[in-house]
Amino acid sequence: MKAGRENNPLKPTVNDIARVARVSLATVDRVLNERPGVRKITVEKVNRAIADLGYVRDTAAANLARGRVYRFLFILPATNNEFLSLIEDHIRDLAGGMLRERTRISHITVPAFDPMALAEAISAVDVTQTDGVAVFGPETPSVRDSISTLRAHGVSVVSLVSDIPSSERNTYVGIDNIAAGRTAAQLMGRFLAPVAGNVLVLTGSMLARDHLERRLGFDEVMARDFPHLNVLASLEGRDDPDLIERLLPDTLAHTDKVVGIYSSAAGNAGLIRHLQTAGLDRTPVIIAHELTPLSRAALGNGLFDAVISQDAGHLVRSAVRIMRAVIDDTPINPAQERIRIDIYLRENLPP
Amino acid sequence: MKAGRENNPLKPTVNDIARVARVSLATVDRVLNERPGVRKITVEKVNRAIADLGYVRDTAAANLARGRVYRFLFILPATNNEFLSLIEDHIRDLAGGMLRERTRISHITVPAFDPMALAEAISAVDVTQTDGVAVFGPETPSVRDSISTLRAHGVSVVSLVSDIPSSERNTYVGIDNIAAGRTAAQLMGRFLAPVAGNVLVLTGSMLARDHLERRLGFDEVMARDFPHLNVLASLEGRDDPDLIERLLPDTLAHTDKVVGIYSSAAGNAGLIRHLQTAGLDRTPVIIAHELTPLSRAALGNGLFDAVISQDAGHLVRSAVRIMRAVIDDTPINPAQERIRIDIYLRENLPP
DNA sequence: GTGAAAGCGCTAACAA
DNA sequence: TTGTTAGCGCTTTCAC
Repeated sequence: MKAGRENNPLKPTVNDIARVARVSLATVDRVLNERPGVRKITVEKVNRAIADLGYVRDTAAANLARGRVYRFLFILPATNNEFLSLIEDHIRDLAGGMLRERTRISHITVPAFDPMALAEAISAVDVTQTDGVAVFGPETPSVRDSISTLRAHGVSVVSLVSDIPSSERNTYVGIDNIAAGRTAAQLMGRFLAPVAGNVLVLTGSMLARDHLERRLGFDEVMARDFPHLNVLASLEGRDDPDLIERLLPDTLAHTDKVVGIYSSAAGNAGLIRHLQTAGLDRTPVIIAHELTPLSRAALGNGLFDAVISQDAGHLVRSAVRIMRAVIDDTPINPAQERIRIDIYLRENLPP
Repeated sequence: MKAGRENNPLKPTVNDIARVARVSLATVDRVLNERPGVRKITVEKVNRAIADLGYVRDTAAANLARGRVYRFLFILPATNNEFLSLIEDHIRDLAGGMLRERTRISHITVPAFDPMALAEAISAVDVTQTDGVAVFGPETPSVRDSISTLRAHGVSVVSLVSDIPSSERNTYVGIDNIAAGRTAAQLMGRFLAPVAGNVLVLTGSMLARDHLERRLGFDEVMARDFPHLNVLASLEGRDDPDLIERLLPDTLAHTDKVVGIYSSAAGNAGLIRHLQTAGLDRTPVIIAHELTPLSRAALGNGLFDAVISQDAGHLVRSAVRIMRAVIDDTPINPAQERIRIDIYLRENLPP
C-alpha cells in the first residue's frame, strides 16, 4: 500500500528531551524508567522537558531495545468439557500469533476441583522462567498462599473465569457470575411467562466460586421477580458430562412438573444426551452456559432456549494483555478488558 | 517487575537470513519486501533461507526503521444521538492511546442521510495524508464511486455500522443487522408470550442499509414464529430524537392495541420522552437498539425490556486494527474482529 | 545486482 | 551522579 512516512509536527524523542534538559540520553532513560541514581534537581529538569515537549514513549522501540520476552503460563482444570477445549484452542491460537510480538504462551492442566493439586502446580512454577500466570481454579487457602508466593517473586497473576478475590492476584478476568445468574433467572422467568412449577439447577461444584455466585444471583432474582416458580436444590455435576448423564434420570424421576432447567456450569453434553435419549413429557425451558458446538446446536434445534456465555477468545486475549500491562506498568483499558455476559438465542448465533 | 530478557531458542532475524543465504542485509530486505532488482536465483536463495529458519518479521522493528505513521480518518453522520456520541468518545479515547503506537486518528462529520454530502466528503479526503478511512453512511452509487477512488489511491477503507457491500471497501465492521432484527423479533415474541396485537417499528431512514436489514430480519421471524402479532409499517425517525417525539403521538393515537415497540434505529431519547410524558394505557414490550446512558436507564426502570447493542469501543478499535492490517498486509483474527450482537436485559448491564 | 553503513527511538553496559 | 557507546531488528541511502 501507500507510503505514509513521517512528515507532520515530529513527535519528540528521548534525544529532544536530552537536548532541552541539557543532560545525556542515559539520564533521560533513568528518569523515564524511574531508576535510582539521579539527583532530584536533574530529575526535575528532565521531567520539565518531558512535559514541555509533550513526550510520549514509543513502546515498540523500547521493547526492541530491551530484547524483552514475555513468558506466560495458563493453569487450567483438566476437565473433559467443551468450554475448556475452547479455551485451550484459543490459547494455542494466540500463542502462535503472539510469537511475533515477543510473547510466549503455554498452558498446563491440573485435576479439577482439587485445591491441593492446583496449589502444588502453582508452587511448582519456575519463577525465573515465568512473567505471568493465569489461574482457573477453586479459591482455597492453599491456592491463595501459593499465589502470594508467586506475586512475591514478581510474577503477575490473574484469576480466570472464577475469581480468587481473597488472594493477591492482580486482576480477575471473567464475567460477573452473580449477574450471569441473575440474567439467567430473568430469562427463565420471562420465557416461562405465566407457567408455574419447579426449576432444576445443574451446578458444577460447591468448591467453585463461579458456580456458587451464579446460583446466588439466580436464586435472588427468581425469588424476587418470579415467586410462582420454585427453584430446587442444585445437582452437582462436577462439570463432567458423564456424571451429569448418570445423575439426571434419578433426579428428574423424583420431581414432578420441572418446567425449567438452568444448567449453570459446564458439561452440557451430559444434559443434552439425557434429554435426547430419555425425552421428557413436556420440554422445559432450558438456559445453559457457554456457547460451544453442542450448546450451539441445541439452541439451533430449539432444545435450549438461551445460552449465557463469555467469549473464550476474549478471556485469553484479555488475560495476556493484562499480564503484560501489569509487568510493563502500563495502563489498561477497562472497557476493552471487561468480559461481557453474552446472551445467545437462536437468532444471534455468530456465523 | 521481573527481568525476562531473551534466553531461549532465539528467533531468527534478517542477519541470520543474510548469513545463511550468503547475501547482504540489503538484499534480504529487497526480497522480504518484494522490491525489484534482485536476480531470480538470489531471490530463491534468500527465500529458502527464510523458510529453513522459520523466519517471522518483527513488524515493530520494521515500522521503527521506516518511521512509519498511520493516519486514519473516521467519517460519521452528524446526527444528534447518543450512539454517535459514544462512537466519537471512543475515537477520541483511542486516538490518545494510539499516538504511542505511531497512529494518528481523526474524525469528521457530514450531514446524515445525505449521500451527496458524504460522497463529497469522501472525495475531499487528502489521499497523500491519509492511510485509511472508516465510513459510516448510506450506500449509494456516488458513495460507492468515491470509495473506489480512495481505494485506487491506496487508501484502505472500511464501512462502519452500516455496510456498503457494493463498494470496494476492504471490510465491513459492524454487526449482522439482519440477525439483529431477527433477534429482536425473537425476544419480542417470547416476551409477549401469548399476547396478541400490533407491533410498532421505529426505523431511521430507508436510505440506511442497517435499518433496512434490521426490519427485514425482524419481519421474517415475526411472520414465521409469531403470526398472532401484527407488525405495522415503519415510522421513519431519521435517528432524530426530536422528530421521533413529534411523530409518535399521532401514530399511536391512530393505532389500537400496540403491544410491542421495536425501536430499531437511533434516537431513543425521543421515544423515552414521549412515553414518560404521554404515558400509555398499558405498557408495551419495548425492544430498542444500542446501549447508551438513556437506554440503560430505561432498562433499569423497566421501561425497556431488552436492548440489542453493538460495542462502540469494539467497533472503533476493530476498524483501526483492520485498517492497519490491510496496509501492512498482515493477517487479522476474524474472531476478534467480529462485532457481536449484544443483548442487554436489566440484569446483565455492565457496571 | 549487490553490499556497506548509518540510523529509527530506546535501553544498558561500562566509564568517568 | 552522569555520560559514552554499542546495539535491538529492520530499512534505506549511496557506492560499487
